[in-house]
Amino acid sequence: MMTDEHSEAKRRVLDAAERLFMERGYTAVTLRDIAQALNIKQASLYYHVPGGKEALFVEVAERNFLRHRDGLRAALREAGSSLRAKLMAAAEWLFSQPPMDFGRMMNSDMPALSPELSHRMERSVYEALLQPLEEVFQQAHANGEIWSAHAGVLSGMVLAILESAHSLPPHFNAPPKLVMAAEMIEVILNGLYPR
Amino acid sequence: MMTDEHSEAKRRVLDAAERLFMERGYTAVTLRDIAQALNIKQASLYYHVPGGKEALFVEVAERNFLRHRDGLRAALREAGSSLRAKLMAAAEWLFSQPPMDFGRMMNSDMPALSPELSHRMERSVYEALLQPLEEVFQQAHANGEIWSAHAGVLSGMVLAILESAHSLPPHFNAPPKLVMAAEMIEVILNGLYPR
DNA sequence: GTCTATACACTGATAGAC
DNA sequence: GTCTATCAGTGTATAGAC
Repeated sequence: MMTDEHSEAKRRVLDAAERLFMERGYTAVTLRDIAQALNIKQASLYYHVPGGKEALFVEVAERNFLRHRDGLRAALREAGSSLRAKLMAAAEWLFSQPPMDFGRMMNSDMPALSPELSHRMERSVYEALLQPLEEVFQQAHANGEIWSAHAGVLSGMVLAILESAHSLPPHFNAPPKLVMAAEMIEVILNGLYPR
Repeated sequence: MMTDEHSEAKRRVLDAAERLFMERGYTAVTLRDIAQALNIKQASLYYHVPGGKEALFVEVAERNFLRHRDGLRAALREAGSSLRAKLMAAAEWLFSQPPMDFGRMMNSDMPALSPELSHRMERSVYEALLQPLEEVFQQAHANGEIWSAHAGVLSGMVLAILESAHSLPPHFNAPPKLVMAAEMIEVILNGLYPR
């Protein structure tokens, strides 16, 4: 109750909402779904988030972005200095989080919201995921470690790869995620052509 | 009306439904949205697709998959024999189609359908997109053109990259898609490390 | 904090006229 | 082929009791 919204009950509400929203997307999840996951009634959600479904989604997403930004930056900071170490640290950290399918979020969920919210969230996604990786590539290029200077393209590329490996259905009998990530990063660093 | 469902009106219905479904996802699109795009009333859709919304979505998706499978295979067949030429041909063909966000489709749209449909569609996605690319990588490995034998991982990787470039919001002032694709393919083939 | 009750809009779907 | 009319079900949201 002290600072703002740190009551335990509210945190549980946000947790349940986040799980469902990130799993199925904004329109596919109903307030009843979220309430049911909490064993409460739908109307009770309005005590914690008076703004209703849209406000709940925005709050959940914003919290998710901040967690990703901070966690990803911390993982990159504490990783070894080589580009490979940084990319593997990014992979490990992303895999430690529930998949957030930011592609669906940007192209399906956000258009269902108001344009101003949509724009703000887009910026948050950039700051949380793309920007940290971009800085890693910029630094690696300044070091002479890599030849490409297009950090924006490279960060988008890596993020797309990691996200796709992360949200693969389990029965696609694929190798463990970290094994896949290691192989993909190897390809990005050394290429497919024999050296 | 000769063969089966080749009336002009039905094709227009499927086209409109496809555009909306692929843009916003299954749950976010209502039958009234589709009808409105066709300047007809919602109930009229049931003349063309008696099975209702679910049947309409399945039919649209199945048609989309077949088009992707045939188009992609044709593009790969007519491309130059080098791996680079094949991958660029795949990129060009995918970019010629409306983005289909198959990530959202597998993780959000399909779970809202019956499990049997879900499974069938998953298989179709594999045959339409992953399998053709997989064969390209298998062949390239057999040729000795590339060192990695994990065609499954590589095809998923390439598909994720191309799809992410394809469905980028326009205002993310990024290079043209084909330029991005060329750079990404270059990275995959030669690696980021200086050679 | 959570409940019941309810208002009200919207959704998918069916029946039948034209 | 498309329409109007209508229905039951479900969705978000509000009011007020406990």
